[in-house]
Amino acid sequence: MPRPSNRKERRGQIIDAFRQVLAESGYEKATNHAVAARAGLAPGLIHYHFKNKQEILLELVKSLKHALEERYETLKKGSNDPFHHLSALVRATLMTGEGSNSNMVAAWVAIGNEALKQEEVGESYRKLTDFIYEEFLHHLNQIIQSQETARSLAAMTLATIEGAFQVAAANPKLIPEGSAAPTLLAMLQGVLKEHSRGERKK
Amino acid sequence: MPRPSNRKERRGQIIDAFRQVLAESGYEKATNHAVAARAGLAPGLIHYHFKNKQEILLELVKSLKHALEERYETLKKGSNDPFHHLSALVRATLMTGEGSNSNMVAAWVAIGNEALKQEEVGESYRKLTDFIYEEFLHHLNQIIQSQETARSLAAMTLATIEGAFQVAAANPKLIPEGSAAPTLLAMLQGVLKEHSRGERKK
Amino acid sequence: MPRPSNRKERRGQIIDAFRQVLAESGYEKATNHAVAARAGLAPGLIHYHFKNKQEILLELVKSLKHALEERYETLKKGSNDPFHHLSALVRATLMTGEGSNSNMVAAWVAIGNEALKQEEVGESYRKLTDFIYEEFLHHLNQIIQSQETARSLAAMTLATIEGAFQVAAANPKLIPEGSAAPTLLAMLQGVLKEHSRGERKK
Amino acid sequence: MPRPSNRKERRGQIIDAFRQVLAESGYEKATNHAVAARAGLAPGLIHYHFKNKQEILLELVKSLKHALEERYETLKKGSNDPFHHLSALVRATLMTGEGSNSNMVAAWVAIGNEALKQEEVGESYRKLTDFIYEEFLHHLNQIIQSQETARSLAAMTLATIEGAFQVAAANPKLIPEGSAAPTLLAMLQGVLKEHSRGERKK
DNA sequence: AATGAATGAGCATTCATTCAT
DNA sequence: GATGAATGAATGCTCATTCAT
Repeated sequence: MPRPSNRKERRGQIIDAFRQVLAESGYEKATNHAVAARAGLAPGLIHYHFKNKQEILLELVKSLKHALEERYETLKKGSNDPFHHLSALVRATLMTGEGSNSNMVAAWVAIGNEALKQEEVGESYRKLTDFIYEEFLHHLNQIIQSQETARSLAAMTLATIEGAFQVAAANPKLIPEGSAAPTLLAMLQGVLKEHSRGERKK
Repeated sequence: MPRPSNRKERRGQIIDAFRQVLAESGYEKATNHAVAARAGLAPGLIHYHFKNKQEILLELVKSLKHALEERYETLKKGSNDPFHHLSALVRATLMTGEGSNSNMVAAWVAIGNEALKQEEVGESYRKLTDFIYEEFLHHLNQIIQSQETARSLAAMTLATIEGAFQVAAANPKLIPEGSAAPTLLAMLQGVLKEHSRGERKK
Repeated sequence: MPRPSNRKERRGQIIDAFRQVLAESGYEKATNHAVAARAGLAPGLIHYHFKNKQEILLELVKSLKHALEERYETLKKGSNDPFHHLSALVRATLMTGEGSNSNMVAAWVAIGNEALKQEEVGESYRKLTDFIYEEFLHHLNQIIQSQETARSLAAMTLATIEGAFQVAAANPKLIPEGSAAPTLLAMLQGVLKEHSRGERKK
Repeated sequence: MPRPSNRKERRGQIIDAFRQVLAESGYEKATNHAVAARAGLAPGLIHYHFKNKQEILLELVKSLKHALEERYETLKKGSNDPFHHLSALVRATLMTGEGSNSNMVAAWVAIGNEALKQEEVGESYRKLTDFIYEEFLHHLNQIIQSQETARSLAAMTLATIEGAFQVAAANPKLIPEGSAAPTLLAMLQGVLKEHSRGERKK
């Protein structure tokens, strides 16, 4: 009569508590103690289910990536227009609309920090940002001809999203609720029109 | 005859060393010991000149703000065109060109992180980002009519700059050297042309 | 019909796994988890069969003692010469020849260490070393007259064996394979001849 | 007016306290807390003066080696006879006579343990035992011809010393005070005589 | 003004042992 | 018998800060 395993639920519980504390207080203050308290668990239990703090963080990144991809797929549906897809990804990352979770923004900023300090977190972070960048690049290459321009635009679109998180977390009054995605898309539309005009001229 | 005070030089020395260590290793690893060693000073001396670690960080933000304003003033000169001024600020913040200091980018990202964790750093950070935002807003209001659009654009311009720092630090391969400022300016120019077109139509 | 008890096999399995892990990693790293994993059992099962870690160690000492006595009995057979018996014990302890198990050497050294730290292990250890000592003493008393000399020699013979284990484990290049027993026996033979010569002279 | 450095004294104090606790309770129980308490210092101070626990242990080995060499040099004086030198080293290691410190025996056994677990301690341990072995070998080679025999004897002499420490620490009643060195020397003398007799016969 | 020793709270992590199933 | 989750005390180590000189 073995005790039924509850590993998955517990791990989920811990990741959840970790995300909350991380969003509220940053990585350094997301101590075992604090995370365990938030999850209502004994401190020792955290290391029973995770080999170390970093593993929790990496799992959190995975879950954020998964959530992003799901939202992206949902928003992409129903059109084959490259700009629609691009817009879907912008909205999926900026998490406008119903599925959003303010918690995740702050958590994401904290993860961006840790990416600079812990090599493995950096890898995980780059995997995710590479994914977003490549998607943007793919859609942009279908709209404009210059590959160099497409690359620059893809990178700056990603940068704007990252920066929007940072500003939203650190100086929120500057970004009115829901304005980020439309503004970024307007900026992209403007520069894309310029380019198509330029190309037509040739 | 009291020995002449060297408080200012010492403080400058310490802030400088702090910026270097902060850029290389992040806030948590910028320990008093490490900073003192970098500055070639005794650890005890740091608390003789600064009441705590946070005070050094706040002074660093001040000095970065001062450096930014100087670059901005220099780049603004010789034209009264609003877009030229806007461009000056973009280039001043992204530090393209001669005055740049890669050190400052990493330090700036680290400061952005701490702004989320330490209330007083947050205030300092907001003062600086408010300044940039207000300047952008001022110039944009001279170019387009919709104040709401101007506000959104100012915020996203700021966000793009912040995000460019973050991406450059955490996934540098995505941002080719020197591409950030021109791309951002192209995006702005695009959306501004759209708006002036739209306004003309009315 | 209660299920037939498998207590003995399980205990044997656990002691075996414990010996392996002990030999490879030392007592501190022979955690319940590691031992259970080695035995292919669940961690909780260990405390079901043993009241604590020490009990496993004590059982291991017993089993080593038992194995030693068996080898000793086997090697003793076929002669009544005191030196042959002495030699049999030397070879039985140093485990030269077929019955040897390099695993046991490392385990034995680890046990010797724990004997210094845990009183009950010390008792167990002393029981075993007392046995070896008494056997040596018995044989030596049949060869030489001075009881004091016999005691000293018995003690140093035991010491040499213990030390040979230690050196073989910590600085193995110094002890060529198979050289320990013959050398120790040569040393004993030398001193015994001296004594019989001295006694004859009287 | 800088505070005068007391690093050396403090390090000495800590090494001393460490040796005591190590001898009494073994490496694992020689916790920072315990060592600091023994030395009458604050726990944090230990890591101010040593980068980690291992460094303390390595320093202790160094100091034991130094003490051994000093005793050896003293005892060697006044004769060029190889056996006298050999005897000097045996007595220096077994620390018979005035200079002895029962504390050191137990500490040495504990070090022998750790040599099996921590690679760097193993190196340090091998350096010391290599030194003793080489000295024995050198002296033995001057007495007997067979180099192989000399090597075996040197190794077993070292083993006997190590084992005498172990037995003295774990089962002290077996080794009467002051009997170890003479007995070991008698054993050596016996086998050496045999060999010189054997060689003469040829 | 300067030095570097000293403090002690806090951290991630490990682990023997207990316990509910 | 057996399982694996749960507990909590303990450890080595780090560090901002204080303090005696």
